[in-house]
Parts: sequence; C-alpha cells; structure tokens
Amino acid sequence: MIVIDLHSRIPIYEQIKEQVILLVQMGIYQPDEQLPSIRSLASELNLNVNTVKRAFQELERDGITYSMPGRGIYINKGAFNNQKVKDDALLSLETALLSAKNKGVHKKDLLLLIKQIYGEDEKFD
Amino acid sequence: MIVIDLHSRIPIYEQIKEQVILLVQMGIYQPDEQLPSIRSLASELNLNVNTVKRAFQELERDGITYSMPGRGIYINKGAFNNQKVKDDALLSLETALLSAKNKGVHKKDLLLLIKQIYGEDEKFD
Amino acid sequence: MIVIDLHSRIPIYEQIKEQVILLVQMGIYQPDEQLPSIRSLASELNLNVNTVKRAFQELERDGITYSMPGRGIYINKGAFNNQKVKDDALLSLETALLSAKNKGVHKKDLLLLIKQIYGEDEKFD
Amino acid sequence: MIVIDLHSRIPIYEQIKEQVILLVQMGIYQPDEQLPSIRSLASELNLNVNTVKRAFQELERDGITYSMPGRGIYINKGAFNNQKVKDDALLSLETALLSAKNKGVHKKDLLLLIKQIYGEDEKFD
DNA sequence: GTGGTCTAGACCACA
DNA sequence: GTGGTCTAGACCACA
Repeated sequence: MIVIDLHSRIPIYEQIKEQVILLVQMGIYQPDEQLPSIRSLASELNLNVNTVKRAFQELERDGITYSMPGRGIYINKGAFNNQKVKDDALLSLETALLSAKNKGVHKKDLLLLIKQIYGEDEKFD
Repeated sequence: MIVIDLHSRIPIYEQIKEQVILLVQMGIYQPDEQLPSIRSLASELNLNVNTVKRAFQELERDGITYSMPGRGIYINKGAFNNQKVKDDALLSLETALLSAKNKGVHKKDLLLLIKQIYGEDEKFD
Repeated sequence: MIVIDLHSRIPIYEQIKEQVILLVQMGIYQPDEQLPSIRSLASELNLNVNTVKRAFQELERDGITYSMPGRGIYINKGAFNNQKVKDDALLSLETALLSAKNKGVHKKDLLLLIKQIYGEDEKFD
Repeated sequence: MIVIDLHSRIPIYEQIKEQVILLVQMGIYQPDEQLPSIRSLASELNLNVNTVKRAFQELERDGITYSMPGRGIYINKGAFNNQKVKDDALLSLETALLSAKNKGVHKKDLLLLIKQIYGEDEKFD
C-alpha cells in the first residue's frame, strides 16, 4: 500500500512517513491497528532496514504510532487529526510561501494552485 | 546587505541565492548593476570563496546574473520577474501543499496563512 | 572507461561530462544503470572528489543523470538523444562556423571535414 | 568599426582579433593600412589597454599585422587569405564537430546549419 | 583585481 | 557506503 518514488528528492524515510499519515487520514489505518513490521516492509519495498526504521521512529515521536517491543507497531488513537503533524505542514508551507513571495509569485497564481490541489473537496474546507 | 544564518538547515549557497533574488525583487539591484566580487563578499560574510562562487554559479544558470571573467558578476536583464525562479517556487509550493493536504490541513487554515503572508500587499495581487 | 588528459585546456569536469555522454550515446550506459560512485571514480582517475562531483552535478542539471543521495548516481531515461545536449552542441558549432566563415574558410573545405568526421556512418544521417 | 559583446563567453581579445580579421576579409582594411593605436582603440571601446594589446600581439604572431615600434600597427600583405588563421578555424571546427557527433547531432541538422550560415554566398564556395 | 578550475580534506544526511 | 555542503588554499586566464 506504500509506494516509494526513488527518483524523488524527498528522502525515502519522509515518503514513508507521509504515506502512513495519508493512510491514517484516509481511514485505511485505524487506531490500534498493527502496521507491517519494519523488516517485512523493508523487504517488500526493497529498502534498507535503517530507512524504514527511521521513518517509524519519527512517526512514534510525532505521536502517530506507538510500539510494543517484540510485538509490533500500532496506530495511535490520536493519529487522525494529529496537531503536531498539521503544525509541521503549516510551517513548511509558511517557508515555501515566503520564498515564493520573495521570488515574485503573485497571489492569484497561488490561489489557482490551491484550487487545483484542494478542488471542491469539501472534506478539506 | 546579505545575512547568513550558519545554523540554518538551508545551505549557505541557497541563502545567498535567495537573498540576491530578494534584492532584485525589491529593486535594490538593477539590471547590469555589478555585484560585489566573489572574494569581497566571501570575506565580508566570513565564508569560503567556493561557497559564494557556487551561489553565483547557480544564479547565473537560472538567468539571474551573468559573469564576465576578469570583470565581475552582474545582474541580468531578465532577473526581475524571472520565470524559472517563479516556476521553481511554485513547484516547491505544490509539494508542500499536497503534503499539507495529506496531513489534514484544511483550506481555511491555508487561506489564513496566505492572508498573513501576502496581506493586503497590492504589489503581489 | 573514462580517460582524462590532464594537460588539455578542456577542464577535467568537462572531459568527464563529454565521456559519460559518449558512453551513453554508444549504448554502453543504459537508462537507470548505476554509474561508478563519485569516490570510486575519483580514486580510479586519481582526481579530487569535488572535480568528479562537479561533472555529475552538471550532467544531472542537463538531464543526463539523476542522483539519489545515499544510493548513487544513475543514467536518466532521457539521456540518450537528450535535446539540451544536442542544442548546446549545435550552438557551439554555430559559433565555430561563423568564425570560420569570417576567416575565409570555404564551404568545400568544410564539407570535406564533415565527410571525414561523419564518413558514411549511416547511424548519423 | 569594432563591436564588442561584453556578455559573450568569448574573451574580449578574441573578439577583437576576429573582427580585425573580418574587416580584412571584407576588404575594409587593406595591406599596409594603419590600424588605430592600442590606446585609442582601448579608450574608444572602453576596454583595458592590456586586453587590446594582447589582441594585437596575437594578430602579429599570426601574420595578420606587423608593427613598427613608435609608428603604429599595419595590416600585413599576407593578411587576406592567411593560412594559419584558416587552419586554426578548421581545427576549432573539427573539435566542435567531433563533440557534436558524440552528442548525437545528425548530419542533416549539421548541413541545415551550414546552409543557414553560408547560404548561397558564392564568394565562399 | 576578478572569475574559473582544482586539490586536500572535514563533516553531515541518508540508505 | 553514497552523495551533499563547506573550508582552506593554490594556480590560471583575462581585464
């Protein structure tokens, strides 16, 4: 269920994090549901174990998952609508927005882009 | 006129690039105006010559500056309102927006952020 | 497979670029094939890591290769028959041709030279 | 009569050389005609004296001009149709052609370019 | 003086 | 191990 773009400039562990969060947002992963083990995911996606381990470490740090050593990794109750995750995203956006403004990007181009991405998707109003 | 944050995760050469572009946007640097020499800027900012050189190399590649070996580095005519620079910025924004949407950031939080950053600044409509 | 002439006026990083492109043209490097690592190539050719790095940086910028930090450098899909590379070559040719015409080189001498270089090589018709 | 492109990657002294040769080819400079002095040319074109000096040094070395110290610089009798100049041009062409071939430029694109540059100009058949 | 190339070598993030 | 950033410092071509 996780797809990695090896060509992307985004580190692989970030891609894994993003996609786990996305699966949670979409309701595909439910609270207390068990995630695939680090080793099985690494072998399935053909990735280095360290890479997957790092992704899961950070997910736990951000309160998306919790781990029970020897038993596995599980989705946290607070995972959906996790404030830290949102705040991080807004912070990244702020940086990108400031940089875009500095480079002469106009508000109307920006709003156009937002319309394309958010569309009429009422779920995200 | 350029300020470097040595502790930032953003590479120094990127910081220089951003700030030169900003100075151009603000109209402080004009087309065909000569920039400080690589060596003088390096010594002023307490940086290595190679780091400053790299910033200017990339600015030239992006059409912001041009260099005349033996003479100096100058602002290009197309520097202000440079399309490549804007496109890069929009691409970064797209990535950040998609990620934010995935993480459950709502459109209204986003529009609020944009209002904060772009404000009522008519220059950027 | 790469040979460097240290005494040439052509910068070493340009020589590396040229030869990687040539190896791609000859079909010796295939899309998504991994290139030797920067460090191994540098030590093999007795060059500094930075010099080799610069060559690959520019190859990536021109769309010949892509790099995956922590993994390696790979040949891009569009590497063979890369338009930017061809355009650059045609631009250099134009400069050389205009200069030759100015210096009194006749069309017939030119066509002779082309025949020598392109020969009856049907692959390049 | 000499125009310098400060933005060009071609060194200024090369541009001066090229244009003096061109003026000779076009019959505007005649054998034994005196050229403007280094200093007057430098001041007229707003160039460094060393730059102009170098251009004239090389023109003399190549047999285009001769100088009479204290009196001035003159066009040589053998300047028009100077073999060394032609040979140099052909050598540059060879390099550019080999590089273009290596980069996948086809013969037909090349012949098109030659037609554009040489046109139907019978003088250069 | 000014930019361009190159070396030697350190430290970091990522896999 | 692999690429990315950075420093210190040398030498060159050009103006």
